[in-house]
Amino acid sequence: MKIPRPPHNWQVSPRRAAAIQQELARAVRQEQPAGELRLVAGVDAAFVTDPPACLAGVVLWDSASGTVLESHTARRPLLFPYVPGLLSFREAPAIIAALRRLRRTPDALLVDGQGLAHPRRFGIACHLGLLTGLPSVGCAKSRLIGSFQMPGEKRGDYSLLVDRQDTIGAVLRTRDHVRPLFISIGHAIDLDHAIELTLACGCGYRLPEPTRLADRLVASERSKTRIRSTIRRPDPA
DNA sequence: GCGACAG
DNA sequence: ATCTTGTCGC
Repeated sequence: MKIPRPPHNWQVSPRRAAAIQQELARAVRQEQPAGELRLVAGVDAAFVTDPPACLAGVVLWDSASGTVLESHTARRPLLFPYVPGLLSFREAPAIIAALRRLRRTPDALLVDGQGLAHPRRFGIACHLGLLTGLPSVGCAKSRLIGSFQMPGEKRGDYSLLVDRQDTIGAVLRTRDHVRPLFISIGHAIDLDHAIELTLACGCGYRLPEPTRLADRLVASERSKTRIRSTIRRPDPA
């Protein structure tokens, strides 16, 4: 799919990165999706050392048939440190490279991380949704900010994630008796639809299928990369 | 000043 | 995220 070049540089200081988020956050739209969100692209990233790089993976999932349409990975040098709140500057470059390899354009993006549930209301799900122009949802495995009461124990039960005066997301139980997920809108969607989409992509696991498969994809890709550097190659000397 | 802190 | 074996619970 076509993705225009970002309106900013990825290689910036943490201070500048936060300023960029504050500016871009104004463009985020919270709205009802136009049509059916059938083709869902799940994205995730893994890391390798020497040299430090980010491995990104994307799995295009057809929620109607429950099948995988495409799978792609991309590798990019790691140029930004992990700073809570600035995750996109570390992972987005590789994820966007992987998304560009898609032959078809997704109806929505499911991201491993926060969306609006962020200190500046601009988590990686918002960043990716805005850059691609696609509806996006943040599905994080743990909390970054916000307070909440633990939701019920059944799949589908949820409570609201709140920060001060705003509702920034939902704490959603995707499986009975299993730790809930932190759902928040990324871009061009509303919380109700974000929750609905997450549950619609559920296939019996805590993580929705697109994200879960993207996670497995980068994990296997990472193991391949590791073996080469672990195996003893014959010494030329 | 003391914690909290997506992946 | 990543380093790591067995183990408790649904």
